[in-house]
Amino acid sequence: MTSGELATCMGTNPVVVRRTMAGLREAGFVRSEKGHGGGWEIACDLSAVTLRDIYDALGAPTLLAIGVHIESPSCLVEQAVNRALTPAFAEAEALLISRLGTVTLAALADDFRRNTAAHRIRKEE
Amino acid sequence: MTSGELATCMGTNPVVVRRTMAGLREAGFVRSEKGHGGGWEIACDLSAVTLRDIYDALGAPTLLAIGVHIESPSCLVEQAVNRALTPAFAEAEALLISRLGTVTLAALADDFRRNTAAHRIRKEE
DNA sequence: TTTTCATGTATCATATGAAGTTACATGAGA
DNA sequence: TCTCATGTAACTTCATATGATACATGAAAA
Repeated sequence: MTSGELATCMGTNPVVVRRTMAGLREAGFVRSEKGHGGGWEIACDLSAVTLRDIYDALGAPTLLAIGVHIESPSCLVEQAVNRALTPAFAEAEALLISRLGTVTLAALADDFRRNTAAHRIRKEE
Repeated sequence: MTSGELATCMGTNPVVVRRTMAGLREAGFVRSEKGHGGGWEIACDLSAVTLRDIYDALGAPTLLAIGVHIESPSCLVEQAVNRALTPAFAEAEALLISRLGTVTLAALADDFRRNTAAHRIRKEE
C-alpha cells in the first residue's frame, strides 16, 4: 500500500504515515519502495513481532501522563514526592511494557479477522 | 499562606493556585479565608490523607499517556488493539492508584523534614 | 529518454489544551 | 471606609502534536 492509501484508511495525512512508518522501516518490520508501483509492505514474521517491538521502534514514547520529569528538582517538596512515587511509576511502566510484549501482530491480525467475519455476517442479516 | 505566597513558592500564578486548591477545599483538605489575614490552611489530619485522596480531589485526571480514548471506534484494527490492551491499561492504572493510596501526606512531610535537615547540615559545612 | 508516481524530508501552518493573565465581584478585618 | 484576601469568568499566551506544502530523489512505464 502507498502512504496515501494508508493515510486514507487511517483518516490522516500521507506525510504523517511516512513519519511513523520510518521508525518501523528502520527496525526492519516494513519495507518501502520508491517510484512506480512503490509503497509499503510487511517485512517481518507477524508472529515474531510484538507491540513491545513496535513501541520501541516508534521511539519508546512516554506511557504515563504523570511522573518524574525533572531528574533533580530544586524544590524539596517535589523531591519528596519523587522519592515516594518514582518506584510506582517505574513499576506501572514496566507492567505496561511487559504486556505489550505479550501481544504479537499475528494475534492482533487473527482477532481482527475473526471480528471482520462477524462484522460481515451481521451486515448480511 | 496566601495564594500569592504559594504561587511564588511554586513558581506559578496565584489564580492557578486557587484553581487547584479549589478541588482540595471541596474535599475538605484545606480551608480558605477571605479578607485581611486570609489565605489557606490545612484542614485535615495529614496522616489520614493519601495522594490517592488528593488525586481524586483534583478530578482523577488521566494517568496514562496512551490508552483507549474512543469507546467504540469504527476502525476494526483499533478495536482489535483495544481488545488486546484495555486490560493492561486498566491494571497499570489500578496499580498506580493503589500506590498513591499508600503515601500519606504525613509520610511526605516527614521525608521532607528529614531531607531539609540534611540540606541544612550540608550548607553549614 | 521522458513522464509519471512513489518515498524522504525540511519547513511551515494549524489546532488543541494547559497554563498564565487580567478584571472584577465578594467578603473580612484594620 | 480602606485594604487585602479569595472566587471566577474571560481572555491571552505557550507548547506541542498533527497536518500541509514544497521539493529532491529514485524507480518503473510510456
